[in-house]
Amino acid sequence: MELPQNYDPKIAEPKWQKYWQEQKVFQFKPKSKAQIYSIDTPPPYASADHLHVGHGMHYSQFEFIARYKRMRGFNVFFPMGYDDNGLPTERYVEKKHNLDKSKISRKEFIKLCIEDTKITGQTYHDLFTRLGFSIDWNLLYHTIGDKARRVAQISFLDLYKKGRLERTDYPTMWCTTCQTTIAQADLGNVDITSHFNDVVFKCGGQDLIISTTRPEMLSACVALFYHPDDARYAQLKGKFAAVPLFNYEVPILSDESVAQDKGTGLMMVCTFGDKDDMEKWHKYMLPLRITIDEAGRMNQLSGKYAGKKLKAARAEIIEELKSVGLLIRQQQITHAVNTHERCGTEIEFLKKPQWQIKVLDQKEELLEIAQKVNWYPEHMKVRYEHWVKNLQWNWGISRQRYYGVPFPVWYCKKCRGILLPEEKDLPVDPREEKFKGKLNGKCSCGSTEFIPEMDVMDTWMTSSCTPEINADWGGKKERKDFLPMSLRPQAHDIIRTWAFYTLTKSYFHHHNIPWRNIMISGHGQDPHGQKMSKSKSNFIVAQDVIDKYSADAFRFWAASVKLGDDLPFQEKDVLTGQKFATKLWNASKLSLKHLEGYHPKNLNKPLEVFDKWMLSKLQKLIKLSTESFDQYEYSKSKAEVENFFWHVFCDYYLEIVKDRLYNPEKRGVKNRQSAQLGVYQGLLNVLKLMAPIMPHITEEIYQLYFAGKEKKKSVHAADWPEANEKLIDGFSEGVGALGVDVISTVRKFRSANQMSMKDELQEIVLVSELPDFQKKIALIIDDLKAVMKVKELKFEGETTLESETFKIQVGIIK
RNA sequence: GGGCCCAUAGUCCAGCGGUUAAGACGUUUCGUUUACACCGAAAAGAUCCCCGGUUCGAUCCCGGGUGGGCCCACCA
Repeated sequence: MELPQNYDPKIAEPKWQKYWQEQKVFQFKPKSKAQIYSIDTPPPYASADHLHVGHGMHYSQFEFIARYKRMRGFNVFFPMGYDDNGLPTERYVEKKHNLDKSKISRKEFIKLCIEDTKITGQTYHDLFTRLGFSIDWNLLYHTIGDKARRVAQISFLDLYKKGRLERTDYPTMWCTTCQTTIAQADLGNVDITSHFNDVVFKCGGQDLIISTTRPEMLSACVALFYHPDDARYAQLKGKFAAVPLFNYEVPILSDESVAQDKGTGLMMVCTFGDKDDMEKWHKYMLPLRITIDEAGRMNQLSGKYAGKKLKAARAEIIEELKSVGLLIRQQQITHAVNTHERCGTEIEFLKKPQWQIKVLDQKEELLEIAQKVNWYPEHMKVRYEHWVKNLQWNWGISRQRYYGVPFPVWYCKKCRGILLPEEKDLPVDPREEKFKGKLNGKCSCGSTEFIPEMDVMDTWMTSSCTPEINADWGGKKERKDFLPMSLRPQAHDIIRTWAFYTLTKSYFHHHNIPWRNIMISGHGQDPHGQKMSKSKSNFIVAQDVIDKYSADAFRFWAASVKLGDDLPFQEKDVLTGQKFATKLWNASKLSLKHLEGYHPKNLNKPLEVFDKWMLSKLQKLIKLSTESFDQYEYSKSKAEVENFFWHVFCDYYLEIVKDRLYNPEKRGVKNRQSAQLGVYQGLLNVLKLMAPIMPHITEEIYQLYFAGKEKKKSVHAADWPEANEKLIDGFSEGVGALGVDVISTVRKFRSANQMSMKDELQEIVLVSELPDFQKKIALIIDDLKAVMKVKELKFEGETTLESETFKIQVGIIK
């Protein structure tokens, strides 16, 4: 058949995307008996206008797997979710509308959040569609949606029942910008230059020097500490020291944890400068002097500094200490401080009642459960282990925010009891609804006056339940036996959050792994290997690249890096993908033209050697590609298929069989059919092997011819190729290699002599020491003569060129 | 300070205990060949980061450096 001259992805890609949806090619079939392959798709934060090429790369990498598994016959469960609850969304909305939560009502704010997440949802839908993602959109969920809220609340109730939850007012990390408690996993850190300030505390007549980076915390000081073995300070035992500027006395105590060589070996403990302060405060039952408020301002305890921001207060306090001679030295230092990763604000510590999930007592179990998951690449597991081993805090899940899943909790005004709803009533919003419960809306103490929990849950509280959301936990359509899922795909930056939290939840809820396999992608970077960010203006929008080239070309680029490795964005690699698609189109034009009326059954003679040569290589390719995909090494498969198609199938095979295809009267009908079989098998299998990476162009060609032969509605619903061991043929590969060597040498000769490839050569004389050389060449002599455009091929005579295996002589017809 | 990953032509990368170290982009030369100039043919371009060790043999394995990326910790 004749194909159109050109392939236009701008028309073809949307066409097939529409076709796939209409034909429900990607639909999960709940009643199917086929084995399920389920993917715990990362729900992107609904907090961006555009996705950059790095996102597109990461998402493409597991999309390859989805398509591969579908062709392998699995009933693929490939959902999409939008993570549109919680702080990331709130921050996005705050920035976009230039507001902060204290200046807007909860209701108005939530309304804005809902509006904006709708827009981003549409943006994502469009992008994923344009990328050719084989998502079953029926499975879409929103983490702010009813289903996800129900699951998060069931999770809460279950954890409560299992004793994994506690509500305490033990000091926690606090972000003064976002004005909420945060968890250890939300921390980032940044190196800052600061000063060690040597400050004088008075003890009797004695000057005690304390080195501190945070003099603004002086008013929060509750004790001084030294090491019990430190002879310099032993005589201070039991004494009190006066806090400079604020003039109140604090006890001087000793503790093993004090480093004698740090600063002056004498330290102050404040409520609270850091985690260490907290521990000493707790251990020695020290008084509480909280001197900052939620917004990071000094409070009344700081006297005249009240109302000042921490940094301003620090500068003023330093000045005043200097002026009264109590600051005797300043030393510049660089040190890392913890920040809230999302906004970059240095963290503080406040004492707030909050819910937390106890994880510190289960480190061993959480390490163990991770062993049962297959990690791809394996070394990413180390990052998880490292994180778990170094955990310092339980997982605080309360956020003093608006837009998130509410806690399913009321508190009894009278007895202070905790009131939880029944599972059947979930999801609930205690801020809006009355408590129902088992006792007709009464507390067990008889009271009917309740206070709702006003906080919302950490966004990870929901997203850590994506397997359960996909399983519709507690819902009418709950998929029993759905867990563990088959695959968790994600990038490496959220191992400590998403992977960790999901494993934790799954262990606590089900004592099981959440998924059998986890594949971890690297990051797409800018062309210079730098992380992409809007502030650095090196942000390359995925949609732009797709518009300029095609989704297939973009995916081709995304498939060019090993799983887990970072990849600089190189536009030329996208262009290479585009060229590959064109080449595939052109090779198909030739191939399909010659497959008209072709039936494999017509052939009742052995295949020609060059056909066997190509088919043998093809079988090996199929094997390798399959093994690679099974190990989530799509890049290896892509590279090998690319190489085979271009350099074996096009550069040699198609050139070799052209003569047989065009001239059956001269070369014989059977020999033409042998070539047809090769072309059919070669092209079909290349299409299939490439289909997961370049779904559109392969579909276009498949539909033009093969769909009718194979009776499948899509190449993506077709069977993945299986290697035929019988076609693996060492002898033919050897003879073919010999032939390729001859062809290549003659091409060199032409090139060296500035000859056109079509100029006919009179004679080539081959001379070789190889055993059976003549016999072997005889098997392919007609193909050789045709492809080399040479009249006579002989085996003796004078030589003018050399290769390792033979010598040839060439004469030219003019 | 600890950990993980990486180091191969100008660039991006593949690979492997013995290879003429693969491919792509770029460069140079040639070629309007009936699938394709988004092409074909050919050429040039690599101390395979450095130093040791194991081995008959190392780019590949081991140890130690150096450089880069990432993660974690330090934060009185």
